[in-house]
Amino acid sequence: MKYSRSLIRTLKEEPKEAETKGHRLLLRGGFIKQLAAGIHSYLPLGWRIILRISQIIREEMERIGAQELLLPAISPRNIWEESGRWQEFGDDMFRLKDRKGRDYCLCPTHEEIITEIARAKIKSYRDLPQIWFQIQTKFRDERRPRFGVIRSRQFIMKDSYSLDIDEAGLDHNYALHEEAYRRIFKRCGLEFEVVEASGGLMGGGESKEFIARIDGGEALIAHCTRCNFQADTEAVLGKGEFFTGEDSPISEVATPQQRTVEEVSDYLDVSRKNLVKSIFFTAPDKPPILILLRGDYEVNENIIKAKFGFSYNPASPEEIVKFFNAEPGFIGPVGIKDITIYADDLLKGTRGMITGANKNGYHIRGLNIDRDIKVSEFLNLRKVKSGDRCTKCGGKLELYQGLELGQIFKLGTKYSAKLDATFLDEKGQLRPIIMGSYGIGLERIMACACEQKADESGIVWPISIAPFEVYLLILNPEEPMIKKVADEITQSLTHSHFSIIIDDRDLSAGIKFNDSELLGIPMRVTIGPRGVKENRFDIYIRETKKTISCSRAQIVEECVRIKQELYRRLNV
RNA sequence: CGGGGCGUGGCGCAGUGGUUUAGCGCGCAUGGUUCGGGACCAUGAGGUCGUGGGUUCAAAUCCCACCGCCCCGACCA
Repeated sequence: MKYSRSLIRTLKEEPKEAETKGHRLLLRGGFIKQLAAGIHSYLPLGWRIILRISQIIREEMERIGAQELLLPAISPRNIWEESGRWQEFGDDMFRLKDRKGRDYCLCPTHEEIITEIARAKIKSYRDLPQIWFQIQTKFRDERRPRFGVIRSRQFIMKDSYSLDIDEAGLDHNYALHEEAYRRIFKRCGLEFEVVEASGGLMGGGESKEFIARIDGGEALIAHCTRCNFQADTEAVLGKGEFFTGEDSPISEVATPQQRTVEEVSDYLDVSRKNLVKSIFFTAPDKPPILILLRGDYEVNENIIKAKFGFSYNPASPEEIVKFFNAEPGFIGPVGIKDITIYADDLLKGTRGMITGANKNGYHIRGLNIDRDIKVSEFLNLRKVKSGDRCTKCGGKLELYQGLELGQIFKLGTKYSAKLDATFLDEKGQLRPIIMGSYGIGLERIMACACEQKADESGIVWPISIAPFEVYLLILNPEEPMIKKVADEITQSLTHSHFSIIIDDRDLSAGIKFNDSELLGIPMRVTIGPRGVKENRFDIYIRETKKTISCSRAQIVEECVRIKQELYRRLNV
């Protein structure tokens, strides 16, 4: 590819919409272009990277026996009604109507469609197991798209689905996927961790996430410093330390304008642990519930939704006033009759606590949980925080931020049961298919490589996913002698199957050197008058910043050697 | 959805009631000099100042509404 004929347009100045390093570099290098919030075009350079990532994924999926297919991106409403997710997805789902007014969605994921195929095609235990995968665009109307391509509303995902006759089969396919995913991310040159996760809206049982450690990443991972156990804080149930106040009679205390845990604990000069905060959850189709948590913890909404239903959300201020006759910040569990109360298990048996009085400007002191209120169940409802104890070994948990590259789920029969995807077993019994679901975000691999590998001069693409392997930088490209040498070197590199971007632009040298580094092409061969005259050519390795000089005859073999070395570093 | 910020040639910005052609840097075009790390000179093209209303003799500038984008907060690839 000749640079002069290409659609590569680098930007000298930083695009103002970009916040993270990786996003800035992808925009500056002209890999992507934003069309609207969370919606991007992949320009030729960016698309080449996506294609190379796709190829690695295909190879690894085929290695575990998966078959590629392609499902529609648009789906009629009925199968989503059958699974219940037409409601569960809520505003995250893009919806549209056809000319006859029938409802459709742009698929946010494909479990329903896979299950629909399975119920038509899979009839016998002899048809199983199966693994099906696709690489396709997904649509999710995220409440807040951000970080460029990392959290977007249209994105490319490799999703695969395993179909089995029993749990043992699922365990096997789940393990195969974990292994395939490890190989994929390694081959793409990424550093990552595998952590325990929660099923979320996908549902079902066991789940793992593949997380790249990145500051500012959206996932918060708890890591045990003793036994090395790692889990997403959305899922992990760490142990907290018990705390209780002094036993005392209940009494009201004026706390004018003091609403938040911070304000009340400062105003009354007590620890945050001494407060009980009340979070009111409502759902359109279910009775409201009141959640109690100690003041120093946050509610884990994942647990609430999984336990009580996905339609539950924190109530609006209007709803709170309606049910409690007090404003947010002053509500509490004392004297509540018609609302079921669930409390975090750290509150069990606590005395002398402080909570809202259901009266504006007042709190209650001396709350004794067992004596004063009726808790229907004590559960772990809190988010883990730094310093909590590991549930496995009791070691201290530390938290770090990460980017989720992929996730694997054991679905079980969640979808097959609802959509009636069954098979006849060897005894002639009708049984639901046991399913697993597995996803990888392709753009996230690209973005993650940028975040992890870039330096002050630009991107450093791992050789395995680089848009080109060699950047042929030609100085004085109009000079006939140089042009001739460059053509010959291009030919011999092409014969050795290198992908090459030839910078034949008639620009000053600095621009070309800087662009080659910004674009992150692994190797750069410079062809200029000096080299041609002295038969000495420089090969610059982007990753190590080392330059190797060699004669013209040695260029190809040097490049081959460097390429092998770069692949070896991926350590697959 | 709540809070904060921003919309002016392709990109980054200045101009915040009144010099008839709305500026600057980069980029782009043409010619020339350069040419191993973002060169220089000359000439030139390109903008209904996000959209729609309103106020005014006069609006990029003031007011209202809407749209869009970015950032911070309850989700996921």
